[in-house]
Amino acid sequence: MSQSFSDAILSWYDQYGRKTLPWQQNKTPYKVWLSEIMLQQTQVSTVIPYFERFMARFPTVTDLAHAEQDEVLHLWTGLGYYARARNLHKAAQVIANDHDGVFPTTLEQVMALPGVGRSTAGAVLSLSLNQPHPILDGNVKRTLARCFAVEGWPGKKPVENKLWEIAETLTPTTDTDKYNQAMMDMGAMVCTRSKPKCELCPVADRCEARAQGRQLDFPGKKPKKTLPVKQAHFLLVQHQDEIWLEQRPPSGLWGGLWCLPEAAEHTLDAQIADKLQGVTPTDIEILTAFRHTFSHFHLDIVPVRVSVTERPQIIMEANQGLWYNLSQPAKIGLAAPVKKLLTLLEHERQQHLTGDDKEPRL
DNA sequence: AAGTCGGGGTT
DNA sequence: AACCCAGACTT
Repeated sequence: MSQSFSDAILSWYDQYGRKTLPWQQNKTPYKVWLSEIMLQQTQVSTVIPYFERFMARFPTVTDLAHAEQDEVLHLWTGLGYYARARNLHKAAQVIANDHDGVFPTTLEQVMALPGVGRSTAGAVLSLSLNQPHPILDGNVKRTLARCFAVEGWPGKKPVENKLWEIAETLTPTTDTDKYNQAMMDMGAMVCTRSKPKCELCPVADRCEARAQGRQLDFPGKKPKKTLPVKQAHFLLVQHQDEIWLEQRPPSGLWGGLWCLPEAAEHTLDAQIADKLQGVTPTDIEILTAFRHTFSHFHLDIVPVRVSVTERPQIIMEANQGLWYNLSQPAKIGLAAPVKKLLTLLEHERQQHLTGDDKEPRL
Protein backbone atom coordinates (compact mmCIF):
# COMPACT_ATOMS: atom_id res chain seq x y z
CA MET A 1 0.00 0.00 0.00
CA SER A 2 1.64 3.23 -1.13
CA GLN A 3 1.54 6.34 1.00
CA SER A 4 -0.87 9.10 -0.08
CA PHE A 5 0.38 12.49 -1.28
CA SER A 6 -0.90 14.26 1.81
CA ASP A 7 0.58 11.68 4.18
CA ALA A 8 4.00 12.17 2.62
CA ILE A 9 3.63 15.94 2.93
CA LEU A 10 2.39 15.71 6.52
CA SER A 11 5.23 13.53 7.76
CA TRP A 12 7.69 15.88 6.06
CA TYR A 13 6.02 18.76 7.92
CA ASP A 14 6.47 17.06 11.29
CA GLN A 15 10.22 17.03 10.74
CA TYR A 16 11.00 20.10 8.68
CA GLY A 17 8.01 22.47 8.58
CA ARG A 18 8.09 26.00 9.98
CA LYS A 19 6.38 26.31 13.33
CA THR A 20 7.94 29.35 14.94
CA LEU A 21 6.91 32.25 12.71
CA PRO A 22 5.35 35.13 14.67
CA TRP A 23 1.85 34.52 13.27
CA GLN A 24 2.04 30.83 14.18
CA GLN A 25 2.12 31.53 17.90
CA ASN A 26 -1.28 31.36 19.64
CA LYS A 27 -2.97 31.38 16.25
CA THR A 28 -6.20 33.34 15.80
CA PRO A 29 -8.07 34.17 12.59
CA TYR A 30 -7.11 37.83 13.09
CA LYS A 31 -3.38 37.13 13.32
CA VAL A 32 -3.40 34.68 10.42
CA TRP A 33 -5.47 37.08 8.30
CA LEU A 34 -3.12 39.99 8.97
CA SER A 35 -0.11 37.86 8.10
CA GLU A 36 -1.71 36.49 4.94
CA ILE A 37 -2.54 39.97 3.65
CA MET A 38 0.99 41.18 4.37
CA LEU A 39 2.44 38.08 2.72
CA GLN A 40 0.60 38.65 -0.56
CA GLN A 41 3.39 39.13 -3.11
CA THR A 42 5.79 39.78 -0.25
CA GLN A 43 8.50 37.58 1.24
CA VAL A 44 8.40 36.27 4.79
CA SER A 45 11.56 38.01 5.98
CA THR A 46 10.23 41.36 4.77
CA VAL A 47 6.90 40.91 6.52
CA ILE A 48 8.07 39.91 10.01
CA PRO A 49 8.97 43.38 11.36
CA TYR A 50 5.81 44.90 9.86
CA PHE A 51 3.68 42.17 11.44
CA GLU A 52 5.23 42.74 14.85
CA ARG A 53 4.60 46.50 14.67
CA PHE A 54 0.98 45.99 13.58
CA MET A 55 0.21 43.52 16.35
CA ALA A 56 1.80 45.77 18.94
CA ARG A 57 -0.26 48.75 17.79
CA PHE A 58 -3.49 46.86 16.94
CA PRO A 59 -3.78 43.81 19.24
CA THR A 60 -7.37 43.12 18.12
CA VAL A 61 -9.39 43.59 14.95
CA THR A 62 -11.48 46.15 16.84
CA ASP A 63 -8.38 48.23 17.57
CA LEU A 64 -7.62 48.19 13.86
CA ALA A 65 -11.19 49.13 12.96
CA HIS A 66 -11.01 52.20 15.19
CA ALA A 67 -7.71 53.48 13.80
CA GLU A 68 -7.27 56.37 11.38
CA GLN A 69 -6.51 55.24 7.84
CA ASP A 70 -3.47 57.53 7.88
CA GLU A 71 -1.96 55.58 10.76
CA VAL A 72 -2.64 52.24 9.07
CA LEU A 73 -0.91 53.49 5.91
CA HIS A 74 1.91 54.86 8.05
CA LEU A 75 2.58 51.40 9.49
CA TRP A 76 2.34 49.95 5.96
CA THR A 77 4.84 52.39 4.44
CA GLY A 78 7.44 50.43 2.47
CA LEU A 79 5.41 47.24 2.06
CA GLY A 80 3.85 48.28 -1.24
CA TYR A 81 0.50 47.37 -2.79
CA TYR A 82 -1.21 49.94 -0.56
CA ALA A 83 -4.68 48.77 -1.58
CA ARG A 84 -3.91 45.88 0.78
CA ALA A 85 -3.70 48.31 3.71
CA ARG A 86 -6.82 50.21 2.69
CA ASN A 87 -8.75 46.95 2.27
CA LEU A 88 -7.38 45.63 5.55
CA HIS A 89 -8.69 48.68 7.35
CA LYS A 90 -12.07 48.47 5.57
CA ALA A 91 -12.37 44.76 6.35
CA ALA A 92 -11.68 45.41 10.04
CA GLN A 93 -14.54 47.90 10.06
CA VAL A 94 -16.82 45.38 8.33
CA ILE A 95 -15.96 42.84 11.03
CA ALA A 96 -16.58 45.41 13.77
CA ASN A 97 -19.89 46.58 12.30
CA ASP A 98 -21.39 43.48 10.68
CA HIS A 99 -19.87 40.65 12.74
CA ASP A 100 -19.90 42.22 16.18
CA GLY A 101 -16.11 42.40 16.22
CA VAL A 102 -15.78 38.62 15.89
CA PHE A 103 -13.79 37.31 12.92
CA PRO A 104 -16.18 35.45 10.55
CA THR A 105 -15.76 31.69 10.24
CA THR A 106 -17.29 30.64 6.93
CA LEU A 107 -15.47 30.70 3.63
CA GLU A 108 -18.17 32.86 2.05
CA GLN A 109 -18.04 35.44 4.83
CA VAL A 110 -14.26 35.63 4.78
CA MET A 111 -14.09 35.87 0.99
CA ALA A 112 -16.59 38.72 1.16
CA LEU A 113 -14.06 40.82 3.09
CA PRO A 114 -12.27 43.36 0.91
CA GLY A 115 -8.80 42.19 -0.09
CA VAL A 116 -9.52 38.50 0.58
CA GLY A 117 -9.79 36.07 -2.32
CA ARG A 118 -10.26 32.33 -2.35
CA SER A 119 -6.68 31.39 -1.48
CA THR A 120 -6.33 33.87 1.38
CA ALA A 121 -9.73 32.92 2.80
CA GLY A 122 -8.81 29.24 2.66
CA ALA A 123 -5.50 29.94 4.33
CA VAL A 124 -7.04 31.94 7.16
CA LEU A 125 -9.70 29.36 8.00
CA SER A 126 -7.49 26.32 7.58
CA LEU A 127 -4.40 27.61 9.38
CA SER A 128 -6.27 29.19 12.29
CA LEU A 129 -9.32 26.91 12.67
CA ASN A 130 -8.27 23.77 10.80
CA GLN A 131 -11.15 24.04 8.35
CA PRO A 132 -10.69 21.80 5.28
CA HIS A 133 -10.19 24.43 2.54
CA PRO A 134 -7.52 24.20 -0.16
CA ILE A 135 -5.14 27.08 -0.84
CA LEU A 136 -3.31 28.06 -4.02
CA ASP A 137 -0.59 30.62 -3.45
CA GLY A 138 2.62 30.98 -5.41
CA ASN A 139 4.36 28.22 -3.46
CA VAL A 140 1.55 25.71 -3.97
CA LYS A 141 1.20 26.63 -7.63
CA ARG A 142 4.89 25.96 -8.25
CA THR A 143 4.94 22.71 -6.29
CA LEU A 144 1.80 21.30 -7.94
CA ALA A 145 2.74 22.52 -11.43
CA ARG A 146 5.97 20.56 -11.16
CA CYS A 147 4.62 17.46 -9.50
CA PHE A 148 1.84 17.12 -12.08
CA ALA A 149 3.67 18.70 -15.01
CA VAL A 150 0.98 21.33 -15.55
CA GLU A 151 1.99 23.26 -18.64
CA GLY A 152 1.42 26.96 -19.13
CA TRP A 153 1.61 30.19 -17.11
CA PRO A 154 -0.65 30.11 -13.99
CA GLY A 155 -1.77 33.67 -14.82
CA LYS A 156 -3.87 32.05 -17.53
CA LYS A 157 -7.32 31.03 -16.35
CA PRO A 158 -7.30 27.43 -17.67
CA VAL A 159 -3.95 26.76 -15.99
CA GLU A 160 -5.12 28.25 -12.71
CA ASN A 161 -8.34 26.24 -12.84
CA LYS A 162 -6.40 23.03 -13.39
CA LEU A 163 -4.16 23.81 -10.39
CA TRP A 164 -7.19 24.52 -8.17
CA GLU A 165 -8.66 21.20 -9.20
CA ILE A 166 -5.47 19.37 -8.23
CA ALA A 167 -5.30 21.28 -4.95
CA GLU A 168 -8.89 20.34 -4.09
CA THR A 169 -8.20 16.68 -4.82
CA LEU A 170 -5.04 16.48 -2.74
CA THR A 171 -6.03 18.57 0.29
CA PRO A 172 -6.95 16.27 3.19
CA THR A 173 -10.04 16.89 5.29
CA THR A 174 -8.10 16.28 8.49
CA ASP A 175 -4.90 18.06 9.51
CA THR A 176 -5.63 20.64 6.83
CA ASP A 177 -3.86 23.25 8.91
CA LYS A 178 -0.61 21.30 8.89
CA TYR A 179 -0.99 20.22 5.27
CA ASN A 180 -1.51 23.75 3.95
CA GLN A 181 1.35 25.12 6.02
CA ALA A 182 3.47 22.23 4.79
CA MET A 183 2.71 22.97 1.14
CA MET A 184 3.75 26.60 1.58
CA ASP A 185 6.89 25.50 3.39
CA MET A 186 7.63 23.01 0.64
CA GLY A 187 7.48 25.78 -1.95
CA ALA A 188 9.60 28.09 0.16
CA MET A 189 12.22 25.58 1.32
CA VAL A 190 12.33 22.59 -1.06
CA CYS A 191 10.49 23.18 -4.32
CA THR A 192 12.13 26.57 -4.78
CA ARG A 193 11.97 28.57 -7.98
CA SER A 194 15.60 27.94 -8.88
CA LYS A 195 17.74 25.04 -7.65
CA PRO A 196 14.91 22.96 -6.17
CA LYS A 197 16.16 20.53 -3.53
CA CYS A 198 14.60 17.40 -5.00
CA GLU A 199 16.78 15.15 -2.85
CA LEU A 200 14.94 16.53 0.19
CA CYS A 201 11.45 16.32 -1.33
CA PRO A 202 8.97 13.84 0.19
CA VAL A 203 7.12 13.44 -3.12
CA ALA A 204 10.10 13.41 -5.46
CA ASP A 205 9.41 9.80 -6.40
CA ARG A 206 6.09 10.80 -7.98
CA CYS A 207 7.13 14.19 -9.42
CA GLU A 208 6.49 14.24 -13.15
CA ALA A 209 8.72 17.27 -13.79
CA ARG A 210 11.62 15.52 -12.08
CA ALA A 211 10.99 12.32 -13.97
CA GLN A 212 11.32 14.34 -17.15
CA GLY A 213 14.26 16.37 -15.86
CA ARG A 214 12.21 19.51 -16.53
CA GLN A 215 11.82 21.03 -13.06
CA LEU A 216 12.69 24.51 -14.29
CA ASP A 217 10.08 24.37 -17.06
CA PHE A 218 7.32 24.60 -14.44
CA PRO A 219 5.44 26.70 -13.75
CA GLY A 220 5.35 28.30 -17.21
CA LYS A 221 6.77 31.81 -17.29
CA LYS A 222 4.80 34.98 -17.61
CA PRO A 223 5.25 36.50 -21.07
CA LYS A 224 7.79 39.26 -20.54
CA LYS A 225 7.56 42.76 -21.87
CA THR A 226 9.97 45.61 -21.37
CA LEU A 227 8.74 48.04 -18.77
CA PRO A 228 7.97 51.54 -20.06
CA VAL A 229 10.04 54.38 -18.58
CA LYS A 230 8.31 57.51 -17.30
CA GLN A 231 9.87 60.64 -15.89
CA ALA A 232 8.65 63.01 -13.18
CA HIS A 233 10.00 65.98 -11.26
CA PHE A 234 9.33 65.88 -7.52
CA LEU A 235 9.01 69.32 -5.95
CA LEU A 236 10.58 69.81 -2.53
CA VAL A 237 9.15 73.14 -1.43
CA GLN A 238 11.07 73.82 1.76
CA HIS A 239 10.41 76.46 4.38
CA GLN A 240 12.83 76.05 7.29
CA ASP A 241 12.26 72.46 8.54
CA GLU A 242 8.99 72.03 6.67
CA ILE A 243 8.26 70.36 3.34
CA TRP A 244 4.99 70.65 1.43
CA LEU A 245 3.18 67.32 0.89
CA GLU A 246 -0.04 66.46 -0.90
CA GLN A 247 -2.28 63.45 -0.40
CA ARG A 248 -2.94 61.17 -3.37
CA PRO A 249 -6.51 60.31 -4.37
CA PRO A 250 -8.01 57.36 -2.43
CA SER A 251 -7.53 54.83 -5.21
CA GLY A 252 -4.93 54.15 -7.85
CA LEU A 253 -1.16 54.47 -7.62
CA TRP A 254 0.00 55.32 -4.09
CA GLY A 255 -3.69 55.73 -3.19
CA GLY A 256 -4.14 57.68 0.05
CA LEU A 257 -0.42 58.17 0.52
CA TRP A 258 1.29 61.53 0.97
CA CYS A 259 3.54 62.58 -1.88
CA LEU A 260 5.55 65.52 -3.17
CA PRO A 261 3.96 67.66 -5.89
CA GLU A 262 4.77 66.09 -9.25
CA ALA A 263 5.41 67.77 -12.56
CA ALA A 264 6.29 66.66 -16.05
CA GLU A 265 9.33 68.48 -17.42
CA HIS A 266 7.39 70.89 -19.61
CA THR A 267 5.06 71.86 -16.76
CA LEU A 268 7.79 72.29 -14.16
CA ASP A 269 7.93 76.12 -14.23
CA ALA A 270 4.16 76.44 -14.08
CA GLN A 271 3.97 73.94 -11.23
CA ILE A 272 6.62 75.83 -9.23
CA ALA A 273 4.80 79.11 -9.80
CA ASP A 274 1.54 77.50 -8.72
CA LYS A 275 3.02 76.28 -5.45
CA LEU A 276 4.91 79.48 -4.61
CA GLN A 277 1.86 81.77 -4.95
CA GLY A 278 4.01 84.82 -5.65
CA VAL A 279 6.66 84.08 -3.02
CA THR A 280 10.17 84.48 -4.40
CA PRO A 281 12.38 81.44 -3.88
CA THR A 282 15.85 81.96 -2.39
CA ASP A 283 17.18 78.94 -4.23
CA ILE A 284 16.16 76.34 -6.81
CA GLU A 285 18.35 73.26 -6.85
CA ILE A 286 18.19 70.12 -9.00
CA LEU A 287 19.13 67.14 -6.83
CA THR A 288 20.48 63.80 -8.00
CA ALA A 289 17.94 61.90 -10.06
CA PHE A 290 17.13 58.28 -9.24
CA ARG A 291 14.97 55.48 -10.57
CA HIS A 292 11.99 53.93 -8.79
CA THR A 293 10.62 50.75 -10.33
CA PHE A 294 7.03 49.59 -10.08
CA SER A 295 5.66 46.24 -11.16
CA HIS A 296 4.56 47.78 -14.45
CA PHE A 297 6.89 50.74 -15.21
CA HIS A 298 10.10 52.54 -14.30
CA LEU A 299 9.84 56.05 -12.91
CA ASP A 300 12.88 58.30 -13.25
CA ILE A 301 12.56 60.90 -10.51
CA VAL A 302 14.24 64.31 -10.62
CA PRO A 303 14.00 66.01 -7.21
CA VAL A 304 13.81 69.81 -7.43
CA ARG A 305 14.37 71.70 -4.20
CA VAL A 306 12.73 75.10 -3.97
CA SER A 307 13.72 77.02 -0.84
CA VAL A 308 11.58 79.85 0.52
CA THR A 309 11.90 82.13 3.55
CA GLU A 310 8.16 82.58 3.93
CA ARG A 311 5.39 80.01 3.69
CA PRO A 312 3.34 80.34 0.51
CA GLN A 313 -0.42 79.95 0.98
CA ILE A 314 -0.77 76.97 -1.30
CA ILE A 315 -4.21 76.48 -2.79
CA MET A 316 -5.51 72.93 -3.13
CA GLU A 317 -8.32 71.98 -5.43
CA ALA A 318 -9.36 68.38 -4.77
CA ASN A 319 -6.99 66.66 -2.36
CA GLN A 320 -5.36 67.64 0.94
CA GLY A 321 -1.99 69.19 1.67
CA LEU A 322 0.20 69.67 4.72
CA TRP A 323 3.54 71.04 5.85
CA TYR A 324 5.62 68.05 6.97
CA ASN A 325 8.02 68.93 9.77
CA LEU A 326 11.30 67.05 9.40
CA SER A 327 12.00 67.21 13.13
CA GLN A 328 8.48 66.17 14.16
CA PRO A 329 7.32 63.79 11.40
CA ALA A 330 3.57 63.11 11.24
CA LYS A 331 2.38 59.51 11.35
CA ILE A 332 1.23 59.34 7.76
CA GLY A 333 1.80 56.97 4.86
CA LEU A 334 4.60 58.07 2.56
CA ALA A 335 5.37 56.68 -0.88
CA ALA A 336 8.76 54.94 -0.79
CA PRO A 337 10.70 57.45 -2.91
CA VAL A 338 9.18 60.33 -0.92
CA LYS A 339 10.23 58.70 2.34
CA LYS A 340 13.69 58.30 0.86
CA LEU A 341 13.96 61.98 -0.05
CA LEU A 342 12.59 63.20 3.28
CA THR A 343 15.05 60.97 5.13
CA LEU A 344 17.83 62.46 3.05
CA LEU A 345 16.78 66.02 3.95
CA GLU A 346 16.45 65.10 7.61
CA HIS A 347 20.01 63.73 7.68
CA GLU A 348 21.25 66.88 5.99
CA ARG A 349 19.42 69.01 8.56
CA GLN A 350 20.98 67.01 11.41
CA GLN A 351 24.42 67.66 9.97
CA HIS A 352 23.80 71.40 9.88
CA LEU A 353 22.62 71.32 13.49
CA THR A 354 25.86 69.70 14.60
CA GLY A 355 27.79 72.33 12.69
CA ASP A 356 29.22 70.85 9.53
CA ASP A 357 29.57 74.33 8.05
CA LYS A 358 32.17 75.20 10.66
CA GLU A 359 35.51 73.67 11.43
CA PRO A 360 35.25 70.02 12.50
CA ARG A 361 35.19 69.85 16.30
CA LEU A 362 37.16 67.39 18.36
C1' DA B 1 -8.99 37.96 -20.11
C1' DA B 2 -5.98 41.60 -19.50
C1' DG B 3 -4.35 45.44 -16.86
C1' DT B 4 -3.41 47.69 -12.29
C1' DC B 5 -1.17 47.84 -8.06
C1' DG B 6 5.14 48.15 -4.79
C1' DG B 7 8.81 47.34 -2.89
C1' DG B 8 12.38 44.42 -1.87
C1' DG B 9 14.99 40.02 -2.15
C1' DT B 10 17.36 36.67 -5.19
C1' DT B 11 19.94 35.21 -8.97
C1' DA C 1 18.81 43.77 -14.93
C1' DA C 2 15.56 40.18 -14.95
C1' DC C 3 12.68 37.63 -12.21
C1' DC C 4 9.58 36.69 -8.58
C1' DC C 5 7.28 36.83 -4.04
C1' DA C 6 1.70 33.34 1.37
C1' DG C 7 -2.89 37.78 -4.88
C1' DA C 8 -6.92 40.65 -5.36
C1' DC C 9 -9.40 43.99 -7.75
C1' DT C 10 -10.93 46.72 -11.76
C1' DT C 11 -12.03 47.16 -16.39
